[in-house]
Amino acid sequence: MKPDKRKRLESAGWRAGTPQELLRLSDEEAAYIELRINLAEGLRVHRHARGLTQVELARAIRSSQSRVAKMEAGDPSVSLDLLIRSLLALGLSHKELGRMIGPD
Amino acid sequence: MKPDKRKRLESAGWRAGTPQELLRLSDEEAAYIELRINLAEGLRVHRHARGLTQVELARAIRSSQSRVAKMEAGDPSVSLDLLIRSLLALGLSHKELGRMIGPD
DNA sequence: GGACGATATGCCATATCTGACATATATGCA
DNA sequence: TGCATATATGTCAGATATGGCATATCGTCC
Repeated sequence: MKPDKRKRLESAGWRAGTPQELLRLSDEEAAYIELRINLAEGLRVHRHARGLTQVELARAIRSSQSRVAKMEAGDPSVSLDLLIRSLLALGLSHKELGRMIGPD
Repeated sequence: MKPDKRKRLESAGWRAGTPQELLRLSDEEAAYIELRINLAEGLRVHRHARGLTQVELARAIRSSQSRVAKMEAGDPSVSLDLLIRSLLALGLSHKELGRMIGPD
């Protein structure tokens, strides 16, 4: 894992065990969290590309601005479902989604 | 949408509105459901490829056989989170996951 | 036929996610 | 500086997903 990515993991409140065993994640957990972060960042990028505010996107997906903010922050309280629904609402195709998850 | 895929949508209990306006889904809804079905089928394929039973996979992800069955059936009650966690538990890489979602 | 392993289906108490709201912190502009 | 607009953060009651369990159905042996 690249150092900058690790930092983003830490700052987002993703902590596996006790403070002692700081950030000792299984490969699987790490992959899951990285995936979420990729989608979260992708959401922000594509929202901006469409010139939408968080409030506008929230309306489009019948959610709230705070939820959108949490999505983009990679907050653990938001589900992949909501994240992916939002990306689809932005008009992303399966292909684009796929590339966002597993870049070539 | 291909006819066989539509059939799978119907049979899985995915119905948008009233029985009258049978299966009139928005593009976005359809994309979301197709995505789930792709993952559901992928889960079954990869579980079989590893020679695991539903019970064994359930243990690996600390879930239950019934949940695994529902996942593979594309049951609306299971989240993308669980689906994707399961695929990662089977050892799929981001790249493979990406390809599974948006095939080239 | 029966017996077995694998999978499907239905239910439910509880855990987790949800939108909504309040409020705080930016960032830019007059 | 004050005043917009955008985004971040915290909380909470209600909605949805969860594992676990019982039970049904399927295949495939004997």
